[in-house]
Amino acid sequence: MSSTASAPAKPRPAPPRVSLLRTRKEHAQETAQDYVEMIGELIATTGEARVTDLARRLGVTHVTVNRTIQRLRRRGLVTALPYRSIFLTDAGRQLSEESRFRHQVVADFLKSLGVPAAVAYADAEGMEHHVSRETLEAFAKHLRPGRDRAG
Amino acid sequence: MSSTASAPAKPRPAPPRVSLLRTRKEHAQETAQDYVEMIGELIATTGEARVTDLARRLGVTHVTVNRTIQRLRRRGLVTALPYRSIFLTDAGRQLSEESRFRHQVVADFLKSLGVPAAVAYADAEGMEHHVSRETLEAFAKHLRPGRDRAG
DNA sequence: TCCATGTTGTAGCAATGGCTACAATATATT
DNA sequence: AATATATTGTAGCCATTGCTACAACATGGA
Repeated sequence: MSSTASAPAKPRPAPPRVSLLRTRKEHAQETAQDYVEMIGELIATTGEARVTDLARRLGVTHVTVNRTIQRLRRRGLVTALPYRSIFLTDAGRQLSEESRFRHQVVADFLKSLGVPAAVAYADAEGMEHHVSRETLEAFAKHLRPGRDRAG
Repeated sequence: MSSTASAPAKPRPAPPRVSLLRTRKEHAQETAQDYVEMIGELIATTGEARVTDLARRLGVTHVTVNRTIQRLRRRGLVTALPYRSIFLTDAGRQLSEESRFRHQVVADFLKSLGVPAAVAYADAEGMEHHVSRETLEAFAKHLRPGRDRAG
């Protein structure tokens, strides 16, 4: 219990730094965000979101997409009927828009630093999930220094 | 539901954007980096890296750490004997230092934007894996702007 | 209508990464 | 030395997320 653990000549420091790694739940949330963001984009762009299109866009097989959609359905983020296209619920649409916003802010910020657009977009895709509110606000402020904050 | 549900003609756009999601291999690489970085830190700080300390730092059980260490061993990043502490191979040490460097640059950059230190460090932990060479260089340049101008 | 083709769904394999429970080993204390 | 405690290892569970192979469905064209 106490930190007087033992070790002959070795101290037992080990300051617990709470989860450097993404937890299970966090990772599931990232996946959900990627999916709903893409679904929203497909609907906005082409009028509908189909399993095959999602698979192409996400770079995975339709099987993986199918299974993930079932999970999102259970989580109340999408509605989907067999052999039909996928729709966002209100919650799904909200998450989709939030993700899209974060993605855009991060990408714009990177571009403002001189990072090429394509690279900025690609990096932002990964980074957006790890950017805290504070950091996102710092990015937004850097983009438009005259304004107060980003909602 | 939506009137545009079934595609009447052939709006099959779907520009393949190659993997928005992290691939399997990429994710394994991130885990490896987190582990070797932490192992390097523990060795530098306390003289050795033990399974239990790693578990505490990473916020997982010793079982998870143990299994991951075996994978890192197979990948040639660490050496480990039963009931003994863990050592980095040359490759592991190199990866550890690279990760630490990236982590530091990202954290310093965020701090330079006014993000509180603790938040900067936490965000950097997740972001470092998604920062391309170009973006990292943009961060570094932002940190020391006079470097390439004076010649 | 029937068939070809494309799309979607299902079955089942593998690897990762989390866990609990328990066994084995190492170390410290008595 | 014996024992108590801490550390490490093993067995086996579950969920996620990738895959291939195959089955079922939908739709357009002959």
